[in-house]
Amino acid sequence: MSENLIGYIDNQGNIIDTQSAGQSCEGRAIEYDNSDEALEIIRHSTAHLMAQAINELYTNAKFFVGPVVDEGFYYDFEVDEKIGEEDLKKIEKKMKELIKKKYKIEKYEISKDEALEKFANDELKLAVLSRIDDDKLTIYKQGDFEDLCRGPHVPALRFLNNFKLTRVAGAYMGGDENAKMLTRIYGIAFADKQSLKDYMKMMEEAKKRDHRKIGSEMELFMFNEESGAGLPFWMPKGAKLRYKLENILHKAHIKRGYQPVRGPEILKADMWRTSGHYACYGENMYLTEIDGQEYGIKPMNCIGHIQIFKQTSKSYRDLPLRYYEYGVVHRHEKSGVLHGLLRVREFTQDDAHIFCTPEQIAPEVIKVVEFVDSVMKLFNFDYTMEISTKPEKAIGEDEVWEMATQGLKTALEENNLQYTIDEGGGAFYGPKIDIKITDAIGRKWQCGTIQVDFNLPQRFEVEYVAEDNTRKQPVMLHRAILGSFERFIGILTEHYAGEFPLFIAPTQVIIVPISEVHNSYAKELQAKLLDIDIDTEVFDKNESLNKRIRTAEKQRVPFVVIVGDEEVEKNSVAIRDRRKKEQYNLSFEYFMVELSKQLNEGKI
RNA sequence: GCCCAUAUGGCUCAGGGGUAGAGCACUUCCUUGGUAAGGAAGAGGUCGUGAGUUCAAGUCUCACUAUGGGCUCCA
Repeated sequence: MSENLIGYIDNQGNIIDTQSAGQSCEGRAIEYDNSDEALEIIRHSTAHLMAQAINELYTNAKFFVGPVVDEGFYYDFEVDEKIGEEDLKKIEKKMKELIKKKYKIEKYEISKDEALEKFANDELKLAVLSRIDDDKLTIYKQGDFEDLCRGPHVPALRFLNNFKLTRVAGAYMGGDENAKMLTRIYGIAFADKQSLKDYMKMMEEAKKRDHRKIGSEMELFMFNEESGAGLPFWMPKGAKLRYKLENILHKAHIKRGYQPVRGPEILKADMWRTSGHYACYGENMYLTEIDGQEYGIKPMNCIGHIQIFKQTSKSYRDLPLRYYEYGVVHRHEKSGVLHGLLRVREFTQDDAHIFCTPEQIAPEVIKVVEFVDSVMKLFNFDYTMEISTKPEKAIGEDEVWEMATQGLKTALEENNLQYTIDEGGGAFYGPKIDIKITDAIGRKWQCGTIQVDFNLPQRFEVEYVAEDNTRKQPVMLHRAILGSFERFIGILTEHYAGEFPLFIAPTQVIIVPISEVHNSYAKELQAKLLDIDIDTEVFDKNESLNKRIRTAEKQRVPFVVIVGDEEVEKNSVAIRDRRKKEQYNLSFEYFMVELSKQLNEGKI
């Protein structure tokens, strides 16, 4: 047996650890390295080692589950003491001590009855046992510490040297909000020290991209304690960025046959009763009273669009009818989930509702998917798609749900688009396709969405006149491409680390005059650039040239141009180009051509 | 909402029971400079809010507010 053997993969792809394999095992060997399989074993064992350390350090420690997850591992447990960030070091130290004791990790089998008896005083383990059907259970033992576990584990503690406990958190037992809260510690482990170092470095780099940090550095947006949580303010730079994005999207919508509309921010509660929002989404709504009548601030824009559709009679010739709105919505998100711009209580959706016939669903869904793709490509985003099915709180017949869900799947499958399924994750009125983008530190956020809805048209008696002169009900597709400007700009900020492409950059050019006598030339250029929709700043403060160049370079703008005697004379500019990372001179005329070219890259 | 942590000038942070500190930013003056920090002076904080302990509270206690990390991934 090799020194570095920590397990096998059998022909079904299962990982078998050395304890389970015994003397003889066919199957591919898993060596101690950073392969996915090896890391799974290493991290799982590190979670156990952590549990052993916690068990020695704290009184009455009881353990729930300690799985390997996408990024490392965690263990959920309960102790009498409070555990904070500071305690992680203490636990890490204990873990290192335990490794030195060179325990073997051994495995033995017991029956479920034996297990129930063994863990009779441990309610957490009993909870774990209650979720297991098998009668044959296994225990892993290292030193005095034993834990119910199905493995796999490394054969000895010496394989667990490179780990780091990353955070403490509370976690509901089994993820159930009604269950009790346990303490969870997350950690990460690798096969070698350098990989761990690299990982920690990467996390640090990611933090530098955090949109909240860059957002305040660049003065894009802010929050204000006195005004309330989750309510973003857009500062001038951020507002500029945002309106540029809005303008790009406006044109893209018009080009694709959408028409702008706008509904009120607040509607009578009865309207929300009819829609089902009051019953299914009421917890997230802000309600108020006007002249003795109850009103609800809109959490979605669909109801407004339905009223507009119904205002004039519609024919089948009008379908598919596409209404879009940058709709401001308010939602009462739980205080604990608010997160910078990525989860707020007031935000603007790039929302649209497509009224169409059932036959038009598939082609319309495809069109939206293509729209999404062109926006994602514009910003070089990787994204994933997920189909969400009927949730617990929902309106409408199962049959209708089934049909709509199938429609979405077919549309994606016919175009060979990959997707995953989120059972029960749909909106209350229909199934949906969600488009998810990953943030700087690997968290996935829902951005765009496409939802099929047979229910609201029925509830609001939405109709059109069909070819045969009968009245029929259209289907509604709810869709958003960015999702919300807030979240999208948050992710965009992390994606570009604040160095936005020229077509949305808040300030696109900074002009640095060499001395005071060149200020008028700089202002002249500024005016001409504004004529072609380029936002500029002139850095003409009473500071040294070097200082002003340095400050300009730190602003994350696409171009810094320097102008002095030579430029004034030749009507040119000396350019520091962020994209090319070099300096060169251009005639001002040609510079404007180049800028227009880069502005055009934003067209979709 | 729940668990843990954090809260000091616009920003980043130091201080840790005895009457507030630094750097950057800001203001004024000198300097008018050809490619990443020229110099000098100055202004700015009831240390998140409210209670409590104490002769004395940014500093200790509690509550609230806000912020941060989590709360699907099944021995």
